[in-house]
Order: sequence, then C-alpha cells, then structure tokens
Amino acid sequence: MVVSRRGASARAPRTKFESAPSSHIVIGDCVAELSKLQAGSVDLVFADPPYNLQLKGDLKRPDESHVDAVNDDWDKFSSFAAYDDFTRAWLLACRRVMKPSATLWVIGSYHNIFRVGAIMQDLGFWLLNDIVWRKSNPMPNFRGRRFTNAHETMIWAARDEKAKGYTFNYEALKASNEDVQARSDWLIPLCTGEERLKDGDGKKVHPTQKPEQLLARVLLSSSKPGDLVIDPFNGTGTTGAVAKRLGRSYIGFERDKAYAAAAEARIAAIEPLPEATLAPFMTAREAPRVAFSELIERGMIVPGARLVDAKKRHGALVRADGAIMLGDKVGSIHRIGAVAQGSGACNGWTFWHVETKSGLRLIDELRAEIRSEMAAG
Amino acid sequence: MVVSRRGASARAPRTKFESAPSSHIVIGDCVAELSKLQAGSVDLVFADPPYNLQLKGDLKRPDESHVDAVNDDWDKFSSFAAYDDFTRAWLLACRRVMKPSATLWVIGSYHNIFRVGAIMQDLGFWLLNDIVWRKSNPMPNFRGRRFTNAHETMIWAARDEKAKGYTFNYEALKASNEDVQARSDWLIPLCTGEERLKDGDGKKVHPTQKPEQLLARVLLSSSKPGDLVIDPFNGTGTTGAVAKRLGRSYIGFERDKAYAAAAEARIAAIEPLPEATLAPFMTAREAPRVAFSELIERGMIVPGARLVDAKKRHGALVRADGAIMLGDKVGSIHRIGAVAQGSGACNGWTFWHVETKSGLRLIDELRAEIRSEMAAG
DNA sequence: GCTCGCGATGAATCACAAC
DNA sequence: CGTTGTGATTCATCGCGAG
Repeated sequence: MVVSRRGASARAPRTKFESAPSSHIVIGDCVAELSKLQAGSVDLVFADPPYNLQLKGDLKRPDESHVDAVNDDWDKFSSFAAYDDFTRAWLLACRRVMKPSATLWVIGSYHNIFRVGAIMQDLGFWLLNDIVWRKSNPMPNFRGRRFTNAHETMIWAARDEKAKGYTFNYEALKASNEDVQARSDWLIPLCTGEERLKDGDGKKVHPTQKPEQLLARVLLSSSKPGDLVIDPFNGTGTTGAVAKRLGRSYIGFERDKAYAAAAEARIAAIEPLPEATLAPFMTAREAPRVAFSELIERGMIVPGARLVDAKKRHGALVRADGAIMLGDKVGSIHRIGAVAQGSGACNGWTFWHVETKSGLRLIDELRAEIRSEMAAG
Repeated sequence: MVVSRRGASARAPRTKFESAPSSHIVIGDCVAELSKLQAGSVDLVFADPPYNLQLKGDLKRPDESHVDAVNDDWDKFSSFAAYDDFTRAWLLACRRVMKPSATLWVIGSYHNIFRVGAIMQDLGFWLLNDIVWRKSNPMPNFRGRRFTNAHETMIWAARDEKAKGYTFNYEALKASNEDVQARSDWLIPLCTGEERLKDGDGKKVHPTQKPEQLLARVLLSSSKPGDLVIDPFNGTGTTGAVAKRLGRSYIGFERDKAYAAAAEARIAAIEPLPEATLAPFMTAREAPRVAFSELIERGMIVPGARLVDAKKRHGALVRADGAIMLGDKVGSIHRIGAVAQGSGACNGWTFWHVETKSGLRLIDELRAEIRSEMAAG
C-alpha cells in the first residue's frame, strides 16, 4: 500500500532509497483523499488547479475555424467566492501532508493566479519565487484586442515562513545554465505533437496537458531522487511521468476515471533514468563541515607550522587548539584572514596556504582530501 | 487649474489637442487628492504602489494610522489586511476618476501583486492581460537559495467587464515588432546609469525608479496623444516624464515633498516629441465606414453588374439598392459572400471583384479610392 | 528519400455602431 | 435596453500527403 510505505520512506535518509520509487494514482477528490495520507509525509507538491477561465461566447480564428476552448465542467465556478473556497480547501489539504521542509508549486494564469497567491499568503505559505513559463509558441490573440497571452505563472512556496531546509538544487541548476544562476523566467514550448496524449479518434485526452520539460525543471530544482512528490490534480499525469523518470515517488489524485486511466498507462510506460544520472552531486553547501582542527588531528598540519597567503605577504602561526595567531591576534583561520586583509570577512580555507617542499599548498585542498575520504568511507 | 481643464478635454475629440498637454504633480495622499478630481475624467492610470516587502514595520493604513509590527501569526494576518485596505482605497479612488473606457496598470512583485490582483477582481476590474517585465540585468540572488528574481508583473485592466472601447494600439505595436503581435512578456533593462536620478551625494533619489522604456511601452500601447494619464504614486515621476515626452497630459500624486521636487525638475526638463512623430496612424478598424451603395451612387459599379470571387466560382448580380443577388438569395455583399462560401461570415469587400477590361478588380480597392477622396476633401 | 505546401491547433476571460 | 449588421482579425509548430 503506497501510503504507509511512504510514511516509512519519509523518515529514511534522503540520499539512499529505502525501496524503489513508486507511482500511484488515487481516484477521488484530492481534499477527501489527502485526508487519508499521513501528515508531514510529502516532500513536494505540484498543483495545476482549474483556472476558472470564465469564457463566454464562441471564438473563431480569422479563417473562421473554431477555437477549441476549455469548457469542461471542472473549470466552472459560480463565483470568485466559490473558487476561493475551493482553493483554500485543497491548499490546506496539501499543507497538512507536507513535511516541514516541503515546498509547493501552483501554476495558473491571470484568471486565477492572483486569487491563489493571495490565499496562499493568507494561509501562511511563504512565497519563495514566482516563476514565469514563457511559451515559445502561444496561441495568438485572434481579434487583436489584447497582448498575446504568452505566459503562465507558477508560484513556489514553503509551508511557512519559518520552514528551513527546503530543497533547492542551486548548484546543479547553475551548472546546467551556462554557469549563471537560474532565473525566474523559463522559455519552454507548449505540449504538442507526439507528447500530447490523444484518444482513439486522435482527439486530445485533456485540454490543458503540461509539457514534461516544465515539470522536469520543477522537480530537478526543488526535489531529490527518492522524494515523494504529489499532484492533487493529476490530469494526464505529467507530474507522475516526470517523477518516475527522475526517480521520485509519486501519488496523484484525480476525480475523472478516464484521465486517471490514461495517466496510469502513460506512467507505466515510463522507463526511469539510471540512478547514476540522477544522483545529486555534492554541492559546496551540502558538503560536510570540516574543522580546521581536524587537519591538525590528522597530522596534515603540525602545530607551530606557518600559514601564508598566496603572495606570502602575511604569515600566521598554527596553534595546537586549531586557532591561528598573527602578531598578537588569535582566532580562526577566517577571522585572522580577515585581519590580515583588513577586510570584514574572509574564507580562510581559500586564503591560507601551507609551505611544502613542492611549494605552497592551499589548505582547502587538504580539506578536500578529508572529504573524499569521508565519502569513500 | 489642471483639474478643470481636464474635465473639458475629456469631452473633446481625442485626436486633436484642445490645449497643449500639461503636467502637474499634486503633493498629498492620492486617496484624498483624487477625491477632488472630476469623476470619469482620466484615460489611463499607471500605479507603482508600495510592494509591502514582508510588512516589516513601516506600514500605514489609508487613514495614516500606524500598524504595529508584531511577529505572530495573528499579526501577519492583520498586516496583510492592512495592506489590503490600503490597496482597496487607492484602487477605488482611481476607479472613480476613470472614464468608462479607461484602463489601469499596476506593477508589483510576488510580495504584493497577488493581493492587488485579487482585490482588483473583487472590486469589479476586468483583467485584460498580465504583463511580465523581464529584467535583462536583474540583481542576482546572493544567497543561492532561490531563483534569481528576474521579473516583475504588471496587471492591465479595464474599469469593468462591460467597459468597451478601451485604447489598445494593436497595429502600431505589431508594426514596431517585426509585424508580429506584441506578447505579454517584455524584455527591458533596469533603470541605471544616466537615467537614474541621483541626489547631491550621488545617492539614488528613489529605491524603485522604473525605466522610461517600460513606461513608454505602457503609454504607447494603451493611450493616445492628448490623453490624461495619472499616477497615484508619482515617486520620481517616470510616468510623468514619459507622458510629457509622448504628448499626454499628466497628473501625479506624491506625499513626499523631496520626491515631488525631484520629479518636478525632471519633468520640466523633458522636451515633448514633435506631434508628427506621435500622431496615431489610421487603422483599418478606425477607417470611415463606406456603404456598398455608395459605389453604385458614384457610378463605379452599375446596377446589373456581376460580382465574382477571385476564382470566378461564384457570381452575384448587383441590384440598384446596393444589395446583391446569388440565385434566389438577396442580401449584403457580406451575407451573400458567406452564402457563396458556405461559411458563417464573410468580409464582402475582400471577397467580391468586378470584371474590368484589365481583369478582376477587388471592390475593396474601389472603397479605398472613396476613402482617399474623403480624406483629401 | 527528401522537400515543400497545406491543414490543424494550442488554458482565450478576443467588436462595436446603428437602430 | 437588446438586437442586428458590418467587417476586422493569427503565430509557431507538427503531421501528412503530394511531388
């Protein structure tokens, strides 16, 4: 049973899989079904709720062809108040099952996203970013009465202001982005062609299927392999498909049996990527702390040795307790480095060197040796 | 006095200036001061309200009373509520002075824009677009815990759902954009360098000065020369500066005398662009109506002549009364064109041709001749 | 086999004046 | 107020069939 298995996995260390990631779709209303899930068991929520488009008449293209709009019952609400009630209910249901460190994504358009965002703030969610999905191939504005609606908005939020330790794979995103920080605007094409689920008649299964590329970026940025990802509005299961491919566990909630069936088949056909391609690389932030004293304990540096900067303009004496001394000043490698530079702060690891027969050696290299031994052990 | 002059201008034809465009800054709270402005006198509102950057400390209610900063959940709600009260107050004050056809822009970040947008919907504003200002040179996220916040959001809205006839210079925007529709995402750099207002010590006058390029696109897309533009949060007067340069009248509201003084000087130094560079070009939508019967009255087409489509698959007979006849069906050039094509609608002007010695001639060309005579006369 | 042209299509709040 | 008639309006992409 998926639910209880997840409860156990939630307490397991994240970097190792207790069991293979699983995928599951629950048929039913997400608010009712989420109440059966263990509180604080979920790592990431991605939600693509109805947008409440409020479309009135019929729209035709300049060539007189009909625009196939979203006119499904699930997108109809009697009023803004009714939509707000609906929104509060599913957000609260998600919040209950989120781990303290979990984050939540919601996608929407200008029809609904402002209401959703305001309610999230009212409920105590802590907004981390709003992300703009820029569509490379949006539908034009056929009547020329407005700007082409060429984007949708996602809100990324922590469970509350005090929630710390949420996952954000900053270094991986930066490395995959020409070594510059990932921005809040993402250029991604619509879901079309082969990727778009069609029924037997060649008609689209769902009117609002999201591109896998979008979900991949969401999951890669804010979750880890083995995490439990849920989607309260499963639809065609894009979140679940990407979660499985990326080695995350998944639970989707869907009221419509036809959507759920299509999603089941889709997810079943997904082949997860090899674990090696998914393993998070050790980031500077996550690397284990190493005390300078450990270099002394391990005999890599002896008390009384001299530390110098790259140009040998400053020299400091290593004490037995792991502090260092420059003139009459005693302190950490960082503090004394700052004193030497006359600056407010200094990373001692990348400032100080030890003298060896073959020349100067940065103490950060000695720390790296210790870390690789720790990883191997 | 600016206010009364504007009241008159509001009833004047838009394409001619009743008087030279004027600029004015009112020192005081926008809610109080807007109540003195004539209702229904404003063409465009641009608002850059305080962003409510997490409600630390300094927030004031619309009545100027101070909101105590407390750090518990109850206060978080009360602070959001106070921001909402403030937002409702200035939005309603702006709404009162808007013409029925006026539109309103608000800019904000994820800290406040969701609340503002939801309140706009609750007050009855009708959202037309949300526009993303993508910053080409955003400030990086120094802590590496989030995506670089590389955009801000603008909401563009009509006064209410039924409001028709708002200004949207679709054709001009398209022409200036490689002949494709303008999209909802705009790439514009931050306001820096020469444009950024500095005080005597070289410090920036205002923390959130917006780039003139952003305001120029706002005013060029949704206002006409001679329109009255207001900005309830004048700040350094970017809206006023761009309005003056583009031949729009302007009233800004500002509580801070130092900001107002800087803005006054800035706007005074602006040289408006020559009228010829601003004149709106005639669009097909705005061209004068020409009745098909006028072509007959002028002798360009004689009763009994045959109209045909480009491929001569359909032929219709011209009647003396300006209707045409296909088989036993009589009606306008549009209605009969639709019948011929078997479609629901047809633009008869661009469907029917008359046969001349030199070949087929589109009747739209005959209409163009009449229009150019009308323009000359 | 490859190119070219044509048709289809995507979360859409898509007129307005005259009568 | 509602109804009717005129007439203005689309971009990127994919699949398929013709050549």
